[in-house]
Amino acid sequence: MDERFRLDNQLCFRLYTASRLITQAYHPLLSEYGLTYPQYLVLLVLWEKDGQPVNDIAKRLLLETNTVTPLLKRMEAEGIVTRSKGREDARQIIVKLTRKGRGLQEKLLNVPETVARGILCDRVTPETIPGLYGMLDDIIGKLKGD
Amino acid sequence: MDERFRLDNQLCFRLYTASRLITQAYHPLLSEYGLTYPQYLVLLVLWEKDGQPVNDIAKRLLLETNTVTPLLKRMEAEGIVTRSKGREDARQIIVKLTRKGRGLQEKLLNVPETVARGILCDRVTPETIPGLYGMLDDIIGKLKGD
DNA sequence: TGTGTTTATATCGTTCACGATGCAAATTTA
DNA sequence: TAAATTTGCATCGTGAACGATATAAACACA
Repeated sequence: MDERFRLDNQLCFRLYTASRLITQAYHPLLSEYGLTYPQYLVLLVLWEKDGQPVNDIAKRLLLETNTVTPLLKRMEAEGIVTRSKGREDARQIIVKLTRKGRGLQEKLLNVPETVARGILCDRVTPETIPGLYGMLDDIIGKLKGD
Repeated sequence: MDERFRLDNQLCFRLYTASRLITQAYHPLLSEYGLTYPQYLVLLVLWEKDGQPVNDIAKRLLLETNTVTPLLKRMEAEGIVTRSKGREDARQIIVKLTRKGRGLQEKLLNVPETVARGILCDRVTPETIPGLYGMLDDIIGKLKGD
């Protein structure tokens, strides 16, 4: 068996698995309010700055518009956001939070901490997390390539 | 703006993004042989040990059988694996590599290194990667909870 | 002004993920 | 051994991801 093909040597498999498992950890907390994890990410973006065009949201999340557009339509159908043509640029669709979308923020106040608590362990502590962030940011920066 | 909701403070978002970007880095290398990234993971598992039941493959990848079953069927349709009823336990489906499936290994020999090279940077080096592995393994171990 | 190009978003098709559920073989237990 | 339970795999439905492509508005420039 070639050592380089060992599953346990693959950084990618660890990232892929950790990402999936953390998303699963969010699931019960979010589904209570009819949200998925990517929809929660959109909310994070809009809570930071309301009324953004689709493209800005997609860029912030490093996703393509063909992923974000259907996602936003589902959120519109749920009454969480509105989508309206841009005033100065008619190509843009401006996404705004509804009252319901803004209101979700206080209902989800405990979510970040709850998930964070579920992750902390021997080698992942408030002291080591910045280092982990740094490495992941390096990888992301290298791969997004722009 | 509540600090705990800042996108940049979310570990999950970094893992999710890093995972997606690395998968994208694999894409051109794998699609040349008609493979997807999850299918490549299945190959890694079978190259380590051929002739495993669906359940063992799913457990190794921490996926559910309802994800792995259709994936294996597509790989069977591509002539990469065979699926046959288990001898001693008729509920099991034993997955075996075909000659083509085994042959893919030498064609993909350079893949792990190519992807690894694309990731190495300031804070991600042969010296720091073991620490990164350890933290991710801790997170995975904590979340898979068994 | 007209024509070509870029930009913003959307549509389509395929492949994951995964919760919920179904089914048949194996196992346990009464 | 019959009945209940567990196990292994599959089906179904929904929601991402994303490559390829389409469409219309904005822009550049001849």
